[in-house]
Amino acid sequence: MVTIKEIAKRANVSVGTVDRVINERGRVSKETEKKVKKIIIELNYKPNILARSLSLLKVFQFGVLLPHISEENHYWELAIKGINRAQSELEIHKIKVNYFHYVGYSEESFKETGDKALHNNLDGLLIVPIIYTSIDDEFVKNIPPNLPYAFFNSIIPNSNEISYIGQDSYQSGILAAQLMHMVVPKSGTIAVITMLHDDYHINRRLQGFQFYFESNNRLKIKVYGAHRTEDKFTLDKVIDTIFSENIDLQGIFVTTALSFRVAEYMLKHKKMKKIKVIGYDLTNENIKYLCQDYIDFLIGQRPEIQGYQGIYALYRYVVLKEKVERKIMMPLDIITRANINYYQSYYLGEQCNYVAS
Amino acid sequence: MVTIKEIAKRANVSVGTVDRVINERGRVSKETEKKVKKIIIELNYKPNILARSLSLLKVFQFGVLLPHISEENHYWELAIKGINRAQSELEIHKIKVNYFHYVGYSEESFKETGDKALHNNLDGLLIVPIIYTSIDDEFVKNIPPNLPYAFFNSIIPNSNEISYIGQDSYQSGILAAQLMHMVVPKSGTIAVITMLHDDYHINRRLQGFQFYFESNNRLKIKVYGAHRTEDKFTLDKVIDTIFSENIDLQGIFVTTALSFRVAEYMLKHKKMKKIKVIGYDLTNENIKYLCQDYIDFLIGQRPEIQGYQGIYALYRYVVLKEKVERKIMMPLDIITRANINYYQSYYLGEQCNYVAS
DNA sequence: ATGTTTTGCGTGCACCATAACGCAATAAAA
DNA sequence: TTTTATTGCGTTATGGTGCACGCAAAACAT
Repeated sequence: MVTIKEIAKRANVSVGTVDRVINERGRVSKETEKKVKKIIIELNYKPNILARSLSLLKVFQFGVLLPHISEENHYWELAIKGINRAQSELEIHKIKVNYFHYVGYSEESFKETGDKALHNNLDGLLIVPIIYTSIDDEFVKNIPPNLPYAFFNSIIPNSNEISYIGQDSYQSGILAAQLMHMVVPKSGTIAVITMLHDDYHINRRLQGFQFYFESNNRLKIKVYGAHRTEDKFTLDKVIDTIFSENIDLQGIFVTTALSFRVAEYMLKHKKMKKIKVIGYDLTNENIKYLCQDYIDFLIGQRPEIQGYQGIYALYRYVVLKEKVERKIMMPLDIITRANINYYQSYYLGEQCNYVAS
Repeated sequence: MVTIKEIAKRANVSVGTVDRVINERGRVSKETEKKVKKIIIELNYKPNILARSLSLLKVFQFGVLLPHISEENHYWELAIKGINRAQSELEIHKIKVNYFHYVGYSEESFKETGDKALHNNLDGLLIVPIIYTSIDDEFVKNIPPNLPYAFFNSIIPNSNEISYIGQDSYQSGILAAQLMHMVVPKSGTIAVITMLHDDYHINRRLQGFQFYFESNNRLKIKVYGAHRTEDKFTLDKVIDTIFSENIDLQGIFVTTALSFRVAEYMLKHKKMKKIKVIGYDLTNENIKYLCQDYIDFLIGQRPEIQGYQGIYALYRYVVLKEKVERKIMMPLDIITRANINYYQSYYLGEQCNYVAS
């Protein structure tokens, strides 16, 4: 293994000088610097990360800006689980993680909490921008240029993030469409429930889904929108409309984590199970109905891995000074009641006792 | 952070004594040992892994016993990719990996290569037992009791491995059946191609598949066996038989990585694409036909992750002296042509330019 | 002429666990 | 009783990096 000592010996300087060259602390003559750098490249020197972390006195403070954990949506808990796993692994490398929770889809809360994070003297920031796209720009502009940040789960377009960790939402819409196409009859109606005025990713899912069926004129795609603010009763009415309006209904695609609401409706109104339901996210409610066969497919986003990788991206960039991939794409996991159990370590949630056909 | 020095101070002994207690090197009086151990528990001392690796002079030698990489089967390359990734991550912790390749399904080669591995003074062994179950026992008995070993991909029943990393094959058969059930019409014939006299896992896949359809009397399941030794032409004849014998053929399930052979046949004989094909493993050939829609679903096993986790299991057990989960189950990845691209980082293989319906 | 800042370079120590070495005290064998 | 072996414990070097510190010479300002 090439050490700093070895380099010093070969360059005929002291280790202190080599250290100054490596860490760009200045106070080294141009000639000496050139000579040392040449040897470093020649020997392919890589600092020993163990020794570095051991001797490093600085503690790196990372911030995570993400929505509150709500009672009804355990999705962010999964992300936090991954973040905590990364934190405990990186504790030895002097990484500390600080959480900043804001109210999802609240412009005010996002900006306020975000500002709080920016004034916390952080060395890196991991952001989940669950927010309507219109207000994003302002916040990003306020991030000081020396504070590296990464997005996960969602993205603010045209930002200068070091990395984005998440799914290709458009392709996930295509995937949902392909699965739907495979399991429904050749003709009939497919309803899509989406959230109006919602964020970039949810819209992209819808677009991907619609693109797939563009040239198919035997299956009719009907999009139904609902507002985030609407209460449970109102969303039920939308589902009600779908069932009454479409006698030839074959499937329902829900672009958000709310597919369990369709399942609840079907169970309550004793609708036959033959309507195919495809949705997103392995939340407890969704898993419950997946196991009961009221939901056919869930597309998983690996929130746990996303959080884990997000912290690691910051670590690699800030501490190791490595280059980080601009995009770290998560697989589009297809989950049915036959394979849900073996995704449990990556997601929280209920076990599924599989019953055959 | 609690250090060995802190413990020594509190116990009023030297660091050497604390070290002897921790590493059970003996030569410590019962009283002192008790006192030190008490303080260790009180302070919840965890050794600093950085300092340990830095000071440890010993190099840990791990062996990997796995089949040769053949031209036609790139599956093991994927596993090796993961093993190499683990190795380069753990290089700093003084882990070296040595490969021992044997000829798959050759009893003689397995035993010979295995013996070679056993006489290499290894600190840990990772085994892929691709072998007919009958001959396994003998080899396992020859493993010295002080050599920890783990299995991945396959398992030898009734062994004393520290961990098994792989899939639940039975459940993967159920999953294949569920997918098949979803995409084929209500009645007709489904053919299964399996390898005769093959290993435990392949048989379990078949059993899971059959179990699912046990109570279904509208779909007829017909199992066709082939031998490993058979040449390409002979397997083609089996496929030929399937197509000619079953006019109402709806789907074909291949219990191995050879589903591309069915696709090749269909392409060659211009069979309609409407026969549904489900197989295993994301090899280049399989991916090629998945993208061309001759294969509908592939079930992925994450060989890259399996290899990676296998080495890590040994590392955790041997070096960190941690307890390791006896079973590390891999998710049953469902791959279609719409999500294959985002599994590419976990598997090798061709890109898939998705074309809509 | 004198004072201040900048540049250049080397040494020593901290970080923490490990292992070799050494020394004393005791136990066992001759 | 003497010799040898064992036990118990402390000391110290090792590993690679980063930083504080010390010092000298040059550059610049007053």
